[in-house]
Amino acid sequence: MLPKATRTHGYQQVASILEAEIVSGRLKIGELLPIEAELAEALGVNRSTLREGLRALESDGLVRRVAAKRLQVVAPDPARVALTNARALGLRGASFRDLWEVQMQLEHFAAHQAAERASDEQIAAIRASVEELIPSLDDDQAVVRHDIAFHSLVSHAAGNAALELATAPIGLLLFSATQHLYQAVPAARHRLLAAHRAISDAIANRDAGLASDWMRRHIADFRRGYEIAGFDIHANIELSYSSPFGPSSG
Amino acid sequence: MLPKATRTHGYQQVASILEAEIVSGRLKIGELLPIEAELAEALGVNRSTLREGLRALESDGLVRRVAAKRLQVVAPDPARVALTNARALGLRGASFRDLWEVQMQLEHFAAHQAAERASDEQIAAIRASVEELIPSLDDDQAVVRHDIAFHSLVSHAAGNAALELATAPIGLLLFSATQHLYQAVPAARHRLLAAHRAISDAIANRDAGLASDWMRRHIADFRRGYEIAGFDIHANIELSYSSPFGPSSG
DNA sequence: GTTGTCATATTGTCGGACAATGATAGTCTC
DNA sequence: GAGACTATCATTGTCCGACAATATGACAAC
Repeated sequence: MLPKATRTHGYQQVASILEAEIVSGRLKIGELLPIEAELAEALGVNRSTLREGLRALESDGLVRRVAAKRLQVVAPDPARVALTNARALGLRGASFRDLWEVQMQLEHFAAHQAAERASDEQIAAIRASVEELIPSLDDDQAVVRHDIAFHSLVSHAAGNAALELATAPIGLLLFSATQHLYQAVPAARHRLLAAHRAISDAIANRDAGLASDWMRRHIADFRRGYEIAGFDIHANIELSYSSPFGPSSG
Repeated sequence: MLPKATRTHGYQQVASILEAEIVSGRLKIGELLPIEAELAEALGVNRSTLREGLRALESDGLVRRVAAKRLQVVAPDPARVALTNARALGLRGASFRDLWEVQMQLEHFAAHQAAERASDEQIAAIRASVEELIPSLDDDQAVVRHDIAFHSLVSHAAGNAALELATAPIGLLLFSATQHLYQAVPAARHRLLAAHRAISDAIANRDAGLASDWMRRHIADFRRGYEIAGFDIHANIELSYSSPFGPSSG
């Protein structure tokens, strides 16, 4: 019974080593990596092998190509992470009920914290988001986009990275699953607008309790709409696919 | 303002295409991918380029090497995803307070749901986890490992994939941050054992309210211990590093 | 000082090669 | 005929060398 020699390949070691360097802080965020030829020599592997390892890091969002073709160490972009998580949830067969339950636990808290902590710019962004919805209230796609953006802004305004990371993929999945809800339930879009406006106002007025209450009702109402539209609460939710590779401009 | 010509490279297209195939379900979970030579030819790229794309997919947890050296489509392993998220949270500077706040919202709910939905096997596993802790209560590392495992088991028993995904990275970070807490606060380990036992019993008795209450107190107590130990609630939490590449036996 | 041109550096991609190793078929023994 | 053993094959992981495309920086022209 030898130690089972977990066959760990070169490219895995490359990724593992660089990842450890980044997580441990020896490679700092923003730092530029050496050119591939140097890195390969330093790690004692061929450039091809090195590149395979780099692809893994890039996919994890730990490095990215930057202007001068060089690789830069970066902190994972929340939007990317959210997309990855949403995909994972979709593939693991999360149901509307699963997602909604978690959302019910988190969103009202996000609204509460946003009311207490949001900066003036963040409040302005939230208000602007609501205002922008009004002219395109008839466009289902636009409503969904706004819905995702609004809740994302509120979570962000709560000033809690963990909260933001937890809510983002759920919002992404849940709201994109409502693309065809607004035809079945015409009143939904107006109720959504009213709720978002109320939440927005409460946050702007620093009324955490009111913001929290409105959000709670809003999420509860969201589920009712989903059920009224005749969708199955227990069916798996699939991520309706939107362009996976943004320029990642964060 | 021209369309910004997003230079998308070959290996990115490879990853993107295969990812879309998997997410859309055209490539089903468990299916084996063709050999690299065939895939490369089918996609019109060199094997080197293909492999770089595959590394990205592998890193995303969408495929893995399986027995016959072949690549198999898999649903992302929750443990892997949790580790990725924990790393992202650490690098984005999440504080103990951030993590704790979210945990406070989710863990009591997890206990509640576990009491209602856990299978007999899951209840047995939770009980066993608590029992196993007793003989090694003096070993700080073992306490931390148990702590992570226990909360993970409870979340899993709640039968909600989204809840599990949201809580796992937070537990990973929070509990691994307590490695040096038990020396500063000797009573902590006994309070932890008592709480876990009470939660375990409540779940076994299907008493959702009691399980939820105990968990709430347990998490609140956890924070008190952290503060009493003199740790800074607002300091960034770093992921103490543990072997990133498990055999991923899930 | 701005613009255009050139040399240089670096990446992305290709093709080929080979050792290691797991899978497979075929052979031998009973 | 069943099972153990062996030789063959297929496939991956890794290396090497090469080249076009392109961004950078230096330099010349205006």
